[in-house]
Amino acid sequence: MPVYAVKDVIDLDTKAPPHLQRISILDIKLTSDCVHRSVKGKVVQKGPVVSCKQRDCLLKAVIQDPKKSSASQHASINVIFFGTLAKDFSRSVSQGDMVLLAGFTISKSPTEQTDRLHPCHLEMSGPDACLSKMLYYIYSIFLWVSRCPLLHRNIYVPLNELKPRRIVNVYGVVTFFKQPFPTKGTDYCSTLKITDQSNAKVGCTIFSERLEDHPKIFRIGDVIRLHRVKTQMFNGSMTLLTSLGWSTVTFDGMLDSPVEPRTSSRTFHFDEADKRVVEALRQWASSQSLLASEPTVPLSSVQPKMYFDLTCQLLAKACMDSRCMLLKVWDGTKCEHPLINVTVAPDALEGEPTNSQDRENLTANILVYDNHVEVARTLKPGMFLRLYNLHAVPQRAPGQPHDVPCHLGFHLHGGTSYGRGLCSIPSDNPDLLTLKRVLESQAEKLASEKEVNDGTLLEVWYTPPEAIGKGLLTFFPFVYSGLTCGHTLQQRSLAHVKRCTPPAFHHVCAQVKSYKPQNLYQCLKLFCPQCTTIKEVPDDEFIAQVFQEALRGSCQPCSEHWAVTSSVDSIQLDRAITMHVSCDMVLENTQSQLLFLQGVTLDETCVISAAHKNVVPVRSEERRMRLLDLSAPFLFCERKRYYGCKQCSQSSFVEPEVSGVEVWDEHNVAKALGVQLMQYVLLLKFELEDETGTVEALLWEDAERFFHASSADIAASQEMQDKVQTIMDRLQPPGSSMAERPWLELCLIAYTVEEDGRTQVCYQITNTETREDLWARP
DNA sequence: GTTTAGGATTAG
Repeated sequence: MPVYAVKDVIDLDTKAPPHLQRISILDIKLTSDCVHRSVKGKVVQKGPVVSCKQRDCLLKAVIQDPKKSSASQHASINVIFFGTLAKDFSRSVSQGDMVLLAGFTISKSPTEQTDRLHPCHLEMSGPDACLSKMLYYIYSIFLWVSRCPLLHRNIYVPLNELKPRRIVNVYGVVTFFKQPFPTKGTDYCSTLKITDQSNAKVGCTIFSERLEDHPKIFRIGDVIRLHRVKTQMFNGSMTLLTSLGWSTVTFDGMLDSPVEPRTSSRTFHFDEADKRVVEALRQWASSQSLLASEPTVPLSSVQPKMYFDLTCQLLAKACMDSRCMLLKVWDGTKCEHPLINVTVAPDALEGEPTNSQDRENLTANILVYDNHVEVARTLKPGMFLRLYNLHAVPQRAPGQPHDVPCHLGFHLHGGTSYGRGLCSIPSDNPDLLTLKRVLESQAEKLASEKEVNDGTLLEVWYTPPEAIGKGLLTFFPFVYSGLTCGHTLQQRSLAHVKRCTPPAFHHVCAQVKSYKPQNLYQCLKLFCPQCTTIKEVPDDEFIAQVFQEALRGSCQPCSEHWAVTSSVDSIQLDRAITMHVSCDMVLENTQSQLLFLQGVTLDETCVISAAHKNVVPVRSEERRMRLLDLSAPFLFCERKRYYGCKQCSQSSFVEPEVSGVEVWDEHNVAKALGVQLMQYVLLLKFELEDETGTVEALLWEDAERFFHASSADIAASQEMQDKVQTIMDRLQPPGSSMAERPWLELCLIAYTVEEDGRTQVCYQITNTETREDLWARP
């Protein structure tokens, strides 16, 4: 589809491929170069699609230079669209739209004398017509359309100047808020109150059926921007209500934190002027002491019967009944009062057992009721949470003597009074800095007290993304050389397997009692074959942060003698987007080129790499090209992402060695860049059972064979992830009793691992494949 | 052109 619609006219400048150079309509001449050029203009005339013999059909339109009045003679130019492009244009574009064209050719206008327009006209042919003539680099898109061609700065109304029944844009500091809650209608509702330098307080009601469109407010003092909201008097006070086309962005309210817009929208506009408004509101809010010094109360200060806000990390959760969910959390501080422990069956608990935290009185058991269960269900162990208006309830077991100190339990009651609710907090939130530091030191303390049989490997399951890069988790090389399995061994009981001295192969027949991680996306890891480091695959939020950091420190386009560089400055984004291609590759087929992109966000990289094979995001350091921090993928290849090992890759960027490479894949890109490629691996831990006992066995090195799928494909494809889930659901049907589960024939290898001078016996499932009939959904 | 909500404790 060569027509690409954007929401805002700004996007015509920011979303266009970086290599396109803008040419003004006035500057167009017959001799102008039209390769890698784009033209922007407003559609002032749009004709019908008419059939023509040579090219099936055509459509004629006139576009006008956005900056020049129609009085200027050559500011308007005829554009002829041919074939499917004519039909697409007719369907997608209206008179008055602003468009950006690329991939056109320039000819002499035969109608110059009669229509008195530009002496040239532009011809646009679809890719089917003249693919060979076109040099489209990243996008195979020719036309960008903006349906809201009003190019004016947004006007923000001070809160004391609001008049009823208007559509307005406002900025404010949040003084009260509720997390979105379901209404009796079709939407969720967010209720908040905001204020600004005028000191007027205005209530806002936000309706949207999409939770992700609601403002991301985490604490009082956050700054919010609302676009296209409706003013309305209610009970004698001014209120704001969402209206058609409304949008919102929020910012942290702390004086020194970076001005990062929080939004689910991919196409919002934010510039220097906005940044200044946010900073002014922060300054004012701090002078008014609108931000309470600490947004939440640590567990160590909680007293019985208190209502308070808590910031914490989720350790584990369990469903109690349809209206109640248990969250086991900690914030690393020790409560003065003993905490109750709610025990549930281990297989009902999602997340790791909290035994070591329980022992130290660090685990808070929170019962979440009624309307809050919906949000609680979406939470994953490892996430950071904030709970609002949590109730510390002293609980005494029936019959317990009164001199026993009471235990504290925590209830998040139903309803939304006083802002009662909960939400997950992105791990880069500035309020989490202290919490993370405390948790880290507590985790170290607990780990040092841990016993051998606690299973060191399990530490990797729920490592939050930010732990990556600090403490890398390492597997020790396995010792089982010189053994082979020809599947001729006699089947043995699990008790027999446990009695044998490793290394040894065994054939067993067993059922799956449980497996970890229960969330299969967590079983994908990154593995360095060089140093055997294993780490989590970071989430998008974390990767986007790495890109943002690179943007902050990387203003000058880098200049490398080996690369051809083209750059576009975006005033709106306040940055330049730059593309580099190796001189040796510039004339090659664009699909096989290695493309270096600088000044792009993660989202932009994803859009570009969707249509391009090898995209390497880079930054500049004193005009020299550098890779981004290797916590982020170093290579984007269509939907696949590849990571490098921080320990084993060259620390400084080298000129890529491109000669002699026929086809670029992740292996030779990594090699050319001096990066040690990390492999995607699958890592699962099974608890196997037969009549004689249980054995914990890893599925790792032969996991791809087991699932008949490559880890890299699983990482890039939802379909493949579903396939793995299907197989697991067949091996251990959800909610099934042991009697209902299938028996599996497995080959196990027993081996020893040396760790801290201690020898541990481990088991791995090997040489085993699932049958093809397990792949399809039952 | 807009039903919902329009702050103001659950009661486990």
